[in-house]
Amino acid sequence: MLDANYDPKAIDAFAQELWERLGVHRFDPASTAEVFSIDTPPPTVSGSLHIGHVFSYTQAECIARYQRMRGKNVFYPFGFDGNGLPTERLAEKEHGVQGRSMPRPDFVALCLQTSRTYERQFEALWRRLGISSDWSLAYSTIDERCMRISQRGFLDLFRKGEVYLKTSPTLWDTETQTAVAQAELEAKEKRTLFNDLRFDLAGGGSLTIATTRPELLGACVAVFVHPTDPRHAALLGRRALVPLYGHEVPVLADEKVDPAKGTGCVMCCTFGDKTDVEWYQKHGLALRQVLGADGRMTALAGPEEGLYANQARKAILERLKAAGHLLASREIDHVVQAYERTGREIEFLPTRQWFVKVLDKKADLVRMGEQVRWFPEHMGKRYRNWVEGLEWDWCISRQRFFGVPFPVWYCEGCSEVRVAEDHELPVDPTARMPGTPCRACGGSAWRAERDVMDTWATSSETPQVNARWGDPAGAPRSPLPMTLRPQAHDIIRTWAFYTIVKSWIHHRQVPWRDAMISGHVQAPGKQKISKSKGNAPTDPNTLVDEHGADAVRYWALSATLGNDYVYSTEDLARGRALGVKLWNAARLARTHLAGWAPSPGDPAQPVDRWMRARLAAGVKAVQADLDAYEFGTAKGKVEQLFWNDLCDNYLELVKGRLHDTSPAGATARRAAQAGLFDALSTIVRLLAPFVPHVAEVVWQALFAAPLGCPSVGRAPWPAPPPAWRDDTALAQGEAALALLVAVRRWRSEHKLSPGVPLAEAVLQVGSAHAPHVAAVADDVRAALRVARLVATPGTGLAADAVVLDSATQA
RNA sequence: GGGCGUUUAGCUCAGUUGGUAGAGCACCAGCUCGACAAGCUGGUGGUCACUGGUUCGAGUCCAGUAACGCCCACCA
Repeated sequence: MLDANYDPKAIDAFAQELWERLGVHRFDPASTAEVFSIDTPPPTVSGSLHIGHVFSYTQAECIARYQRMRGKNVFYPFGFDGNGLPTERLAEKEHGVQGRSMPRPDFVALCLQTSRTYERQFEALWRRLGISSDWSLAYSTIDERCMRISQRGFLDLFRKGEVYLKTSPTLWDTETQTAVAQAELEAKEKRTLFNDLRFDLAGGGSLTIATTRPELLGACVAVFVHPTDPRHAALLGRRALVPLYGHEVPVLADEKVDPAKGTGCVMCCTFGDKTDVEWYQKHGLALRQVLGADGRMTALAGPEEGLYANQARKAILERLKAAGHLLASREIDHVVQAYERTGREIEFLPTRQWFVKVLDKKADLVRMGEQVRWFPEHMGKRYRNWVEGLEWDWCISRQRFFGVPFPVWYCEGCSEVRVAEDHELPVDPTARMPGTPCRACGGSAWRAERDVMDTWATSSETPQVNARWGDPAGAPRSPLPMTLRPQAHDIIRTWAFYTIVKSWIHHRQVPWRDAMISGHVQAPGKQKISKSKGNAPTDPNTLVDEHGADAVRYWALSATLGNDYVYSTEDLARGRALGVKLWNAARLARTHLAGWAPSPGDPAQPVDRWMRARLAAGVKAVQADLDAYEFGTAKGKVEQLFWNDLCDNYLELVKGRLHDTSPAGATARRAAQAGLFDALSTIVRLLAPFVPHVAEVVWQALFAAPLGCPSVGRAPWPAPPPAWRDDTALAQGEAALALLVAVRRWRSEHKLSPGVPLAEAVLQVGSAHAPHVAAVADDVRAALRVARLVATPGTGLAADAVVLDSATQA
């Protein structure tokens, strides 16, 4: 293959076919080697494969390749998150249907079909990029195994009393008409009217409240003032009449009122915001619901019944104005909570939901977070920050269709909760009813739970899915805790957090030892990538088409873990150039290694020892970086070792010997061949985690047979023998380079081609280099094409300086 | 308002325990020499955001300031 020109398409295809054929990336359940398991993020099957996926998956993948070469038994599954609302919305969009208005089994089937289609596209791209997953371990969060484990997780929570059913005001999205969790909220800036409304008091007088949500007036159940606000002290104990609606509400005091905001009087509605919910519970207030689950006003709202909240707002302001209760209106910008999936403002509706207890275990969860090793370290603080800011238990029920069902029925007679038995899982409770009567009342009529679980309730069990928790023995599985969780920082509050919650409740331990947190991709100019701005880079498939998998990987691996990184075509070009360079170096090596076999008898020359010393130091440094998940700096060090040390310097220095086929030069030539073999066979392995395709082809051409290792993907990570470490050789090599630079500079200044031979170069060398010149002189002369090299220790020169006095053209 | 991060060459980014600042790209000059012009050689270019402090010595440690970014809080 090396005879052809560098062709990424051919190289990618060759390497990928080989890996597949040899099963290089297989996890071996029978092996006794240490397991390195990776809790791969299952990407949401939402229809778009973008550069951000490529970025963070490649970063984790490079670690998988490295650990495999280190001899670990790498458990690297792939997962897809087909579950949940994103798939529902995609299916609705693609097929022009409404999940709510079609038979549920039909809609679920459509969702499954949709997610399968996209899963195949995802898998094809990951394979093209050389992602070394063991595809036989793949799962989808909606497949039978995940459903079973997800339901098993629920049963475990239920039996441990960690999950409860409660009817209470809940975060609610009116568009998808489901409860949502705190983690799914996002802040949204909004311009709105801040209105002063006059409330008359029973027995005379009035007070003024300020509100942005006048449409909730019908839901007003109290007016609050601050307990120490002297302006309103006289109001306490009085009763106010709600304008337009006429019902009386108490005037109460609470510390949470901000006297400086609005008029210092605030109405409490059920429910306008989180504070209303708190006051409702704390002060035992009445419930008056004017907003329905679909976002329309209820009959209690009066004339606005049937209108959406924003329409009702305008209408009621007109009525208030006409009635003389609207004293003032002014525009303000404020921030509201919205549901991240729809962008719609969140409402608080009293509904019946399943909750997982998290508020009672903040301290434990913080402790779990401290036991995980976060890379970079500061990501652990973001986790802690989120845990400490929790305000709601985790609502896991969704009033949707496509998801893991709750394994739950309710007794029609007494509302007793009946959960499924372990052996029944996975179960769709709507498909069949329990066969035994209710333990509480003896009734035998059951009602199935129709809600499905939050998608995170399933994806938080990925370590258990990978471990096949509770499943019968047989299939390959990873131990718990897993070794590594790679993910991006935006889902620390969801995926990482929920996974830790589950692991703590199920096993009282962390889900993984390490968490590797990647940053985001930015568009050129450090812009946030957004579809609306149209600044998203090219589709990843096109990038692979145009530049090859290794070039795309090279770009992703040029970042620093945890930092955002700008998408850059320069990196892609550089990645491709690296492939070309390796290709050409391999061709050169092939020429000079033809017919050569290792024979320990040939004494290495100083320059050979220098190369090996550089390799020894390089391997150690690269290893340290990769052990800490610092792929970017690791890659930089490998590149330097390859491009500068090997190609620019070592190869140039030994070319003279390599070309000398005379009997007199045979020993020196063989020493150079050995050096070249050691250097390239080491470096190609160091490059393999980063640019695996070209590395594999070079390995096949030069090293697979002599080293008895059929794929670079399973080649042992280089372990330079202690003898390679050689400080003297390092100093000698530096002296050689200093001489090279001095003469090259002279040539450049005299505009002479490096090919033009020189008769003589007279050099003054510093005292650090002086002792080493003789040792390297032959190689330096050959590399520089200088017939005679005269180097004398100069007086007053800096320790490592070299100065060229004169050189003569031959 | 709280937390975290970033700020180093024109651009994108490295700089491990404090010891005279680095890479790639771009730019300038030169080079087709026996792997490679997607290359090679040489070179230009930086008060390391700012202000103080510790130290013989600070890009690096400490305190503060500013700009930018992310997360959280903020619905009266």
